[in-house]
Amino acid sequence: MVTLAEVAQHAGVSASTVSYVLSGKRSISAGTRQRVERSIQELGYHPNAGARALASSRSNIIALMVPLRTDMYVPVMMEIAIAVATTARTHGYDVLLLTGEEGPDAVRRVTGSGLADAMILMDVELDDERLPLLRQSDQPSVLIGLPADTTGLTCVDLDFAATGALCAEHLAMLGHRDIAVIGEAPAVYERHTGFAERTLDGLRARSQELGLRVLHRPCEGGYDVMAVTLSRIFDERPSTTGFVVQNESAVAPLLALLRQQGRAVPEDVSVIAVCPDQVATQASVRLTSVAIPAQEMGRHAVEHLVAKLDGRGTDEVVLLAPELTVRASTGPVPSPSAG
Amino acid sequence: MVTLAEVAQHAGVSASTVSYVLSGKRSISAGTRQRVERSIQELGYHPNAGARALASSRSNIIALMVPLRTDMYVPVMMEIAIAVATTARTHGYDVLLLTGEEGPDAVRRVTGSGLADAMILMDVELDDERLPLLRQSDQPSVLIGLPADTTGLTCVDLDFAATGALCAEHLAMLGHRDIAVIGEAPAVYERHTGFAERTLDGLRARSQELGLRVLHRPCEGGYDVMAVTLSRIFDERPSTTGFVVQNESAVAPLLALLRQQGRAVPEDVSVIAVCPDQVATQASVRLTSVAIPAQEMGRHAVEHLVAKLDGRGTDEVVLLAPELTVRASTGPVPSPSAG
DNA sequence: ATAGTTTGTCGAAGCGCTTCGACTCCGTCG
DNA sequence: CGACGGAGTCGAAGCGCTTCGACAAACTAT
Repeated sequence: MVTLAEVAQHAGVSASTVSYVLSGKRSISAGTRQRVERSIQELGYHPNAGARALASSRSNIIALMVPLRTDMYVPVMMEIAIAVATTARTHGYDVLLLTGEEGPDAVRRVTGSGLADAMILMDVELDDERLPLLRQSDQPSVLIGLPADTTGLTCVDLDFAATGALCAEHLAMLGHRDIAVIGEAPAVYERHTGFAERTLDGLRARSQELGLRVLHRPCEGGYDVMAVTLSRIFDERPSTTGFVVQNESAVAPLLALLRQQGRAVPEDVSVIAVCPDQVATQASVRLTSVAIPAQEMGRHAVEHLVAKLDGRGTDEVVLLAPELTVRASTGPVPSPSAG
Repeated sequence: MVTLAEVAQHAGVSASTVSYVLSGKRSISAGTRQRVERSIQELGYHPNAGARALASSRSNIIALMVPLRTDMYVPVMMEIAIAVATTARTHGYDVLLLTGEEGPDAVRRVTGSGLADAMILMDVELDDERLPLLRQSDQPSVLIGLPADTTGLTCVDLDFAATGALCAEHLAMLGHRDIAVIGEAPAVYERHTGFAERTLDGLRARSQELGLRVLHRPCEGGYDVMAVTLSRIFDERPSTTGFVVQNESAVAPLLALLRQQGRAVPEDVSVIAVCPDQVATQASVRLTSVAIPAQEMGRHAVEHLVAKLDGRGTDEVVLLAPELTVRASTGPVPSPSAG
């Protein structure tokens, strides 16, 4: 293993000079710099991460805590994780992958050991037990998600309330009056991750303003469960003509069941999904949808963190504006004669 | 930040004694151990990762290189990644998340800097350019996947050839004679990741022995593409009664299209999927499937790596035996009278 | 020309930990 | 009873890097 000292000797300079060439923290003459850089090349030198971390108290690692559960939005999680890793690299950071399993202990461990310089937390619950630790730690962190109390925290998330409102507006504009929300699995609501409730709140508030009637049904993924849910919805309110689906794994079943019942999309009923674009475009009907900006959230989180680490950052809550893309699953409400 | 020295002082012992309490590498009297452990508790001591890495030349980090592409099997990738992280923790290791983006450079960087003690590579191509580096490095590594030349490498993967064979056997046993394989997207074959070809090879070989005729069609996910693919298959060979699907995002479209064409599953056609159980059970028909043992692969990879790091490991190729679960999507070939 | 500033380089002091050899104290064996 | 070995502890020497202060040389401003 090649060390700094060997590079220094090979280039005929002192170790500190090599270090300064590497870090650029002091000016170095062009000649010296070139000699050092050549030596680094020739010897195939790579700075030792541990030594660097010890001497500088900076590991150049960002910890990313992903949920252990894989009961929802897996592709979104993955996309965020990859965006985080990619963005981090462009800023010279690596990413440490932590699972939610360890819970608050992971936060303590990472903060205490200096393993990472900063943390990104996904799947944040409304009253997450990791938050007190983050607040009292001097380590920068960013949450992807929105807890109940955001004081002293930085958060990035899609504006789910606005997402819900947007869906209501689109359906209202098309003349729908009775709509149903196919929500996440009950477990998601019980866990109080917040985003599902926020969507619903936003949708309900706007619906009231616009005179829409809303039926909300949590729903696990899968065909059978969806079948039961759907028939209950039509039993209870046969006049339902609009659906908002916030559960990837309910999308395909819903469309299949509607077709099976002879309800055409978008002629008889309209469907909006809150899901990644890929799901929206690969469904049997190209779905009008609000995309979940996974990449943007991951990128944003890292960049905020890097800014903080450079002493530039501030605590703030960033809610990304939702965008509704109209595709082929929504249309004007059917005229009564056609019903 | 609390240091070893402070713990030592607090406990009234030397620094080295504390170190030995922590590592267990030398015997310590029960009394001393307890005093040290109490001090650690009281002071809230966490060993500094950098210092540890520097002094011991061990980072206790395993690097995991995941594919950047998210065009296939995302949930499987995620499940593997989580299994890796979870298993690594039980052995005292953390996981560094690398994306395929950097390619071979990432291998050099990580190996050279001592950032990680070992590597796990996913999405290995048949003739992967990272392999020479791994062979010449003295760092242990495990591949999840199977390259063309495995000399000097350790690999873990599902036995996809056996998977293909298993599917053929099941369909043959039920009396099917003409079967079609809905493969991965063409890009997957062009990339030569191997698993798709291996499945096909295994299936073809066994099919020949059993007298099955096989039609293979690569297919991107999505409804529209699937519709075209399916109609071509039935045009070309109307007698097709069995399907093997190796593409998660083709499963739902295939089932929907079959139903739409009035072909009942499993009465008219049988469908086997190679996919995670969750996909198989959430489809409109509970699918007979061969599961992809994502967790097991991740766990296995880590455990092999840990064994190597402890000087116990060997280079070997582990192909996990596929298991076919019969559900409701396969049945006896329809009698000619019913056709 | 002289003082003051900037530029480029070096030496040395750690960063917090592991680990090796040395030492002491006991119990044990011949 | 002295030599021996194991158990338990300590001191000190690094691991490879960053960074601070010092210093010489080369400018700039008066």
